[in-house]
Amino acid sequence: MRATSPHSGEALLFLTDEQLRQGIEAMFFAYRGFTADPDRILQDMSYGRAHHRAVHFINGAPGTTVNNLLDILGVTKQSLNRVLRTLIEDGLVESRVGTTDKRERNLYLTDEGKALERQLSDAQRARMRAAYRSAGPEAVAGFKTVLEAMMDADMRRHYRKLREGR
Amino acid sequence: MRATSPHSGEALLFLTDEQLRQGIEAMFFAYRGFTADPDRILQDMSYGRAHHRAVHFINGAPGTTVNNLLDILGVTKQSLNRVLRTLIEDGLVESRVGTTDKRERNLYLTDEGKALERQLSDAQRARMRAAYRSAGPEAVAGFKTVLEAMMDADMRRHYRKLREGR
DNA sequence: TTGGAAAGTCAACAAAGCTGACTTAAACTC
DNA sequence: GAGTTTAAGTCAGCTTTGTTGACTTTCCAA
Repeated sequence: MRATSPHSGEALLFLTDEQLRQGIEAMFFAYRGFTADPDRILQDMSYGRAHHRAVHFINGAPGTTVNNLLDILGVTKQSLNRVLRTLIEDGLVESRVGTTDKRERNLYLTDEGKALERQLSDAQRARMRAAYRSAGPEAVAGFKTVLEAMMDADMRRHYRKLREGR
Repeated sequence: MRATSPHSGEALLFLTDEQLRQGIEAMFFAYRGFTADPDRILQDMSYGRAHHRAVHFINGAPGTTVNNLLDILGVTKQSLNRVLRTLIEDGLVESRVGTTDKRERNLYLTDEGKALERQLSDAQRARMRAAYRSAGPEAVAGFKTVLEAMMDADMRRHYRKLREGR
């Protein structure tokens, strides 16, 4: 039995179950590569992937609030708080009381925080750059199109917003 | 200052740090979507994402050994063993002593295991299919090209081997 | 035939998620 | 101005999934 409907022609060959399965496995293996380099750097320090994510998004949107970060990262307050607390204690992140709304905390990377972010993102970008270069611009465009279509609507909103903000 | 080397023309615009950063964030947000549906199904049962991965790859390569699975999943023996033990106890996976080498265990999904695999992969494929359909075949080709280039060499080997085996 | 290597298992621990209940302070609303 | 809502942060306790190290069984080769 064919995976797609019986009348689907050659034009939809890329939608067969086998093709989809390949895509699933590609995502799995590629994500491992994607995180491998920063993970390696982090394992010597007392930080993990969660710290990387926090540092990444604070760097990309300096002054962001805790609530906004929670929304982007999709974790619970306690989970983020544990990570944020260590980063603040270690002087990588600065938390300033909001100017307009004093309940909020605006988060910034310190110089030390920026140095770590740079180290991690350099490693991650190097792999990304190599992949992009070997695949070529058209493949990269397709790559982004499919990834964007794969996101939940909420995440797509965040993704686009971050893109605009720069 | 330009991100790439000064003499890189328009043809390499897709290699700027900003473009790479977008790709990094796209991977992050998309991976969340990618795992969201199976995760939702699993949270009601007493299983997690690790069980899904084991079931997925046993299904794709019936009779595989524990060692091979360790290599594919990239986790430690104990991490896999815990997962495998519950799956075997619950009758989703069968572990048969190897015929040629009795140190090995060959792993198979039982009918019940196959049913769970089907349920999870149906959900994951549905999202994948929607993303593929909206992006179109050329984008899908580019998507796979970039993902494959992003893998570690070891993982790319596994990826291709699994593809051949079917 | 024995001694090392390989496959698998077990115990104990660490990182990073989660829930739920609670406090504090500021902002909003009526 | 009193009462409610919101943002942030804390505490306690749990789950999943990763880790290392020690152990048994089996195989193979010197």
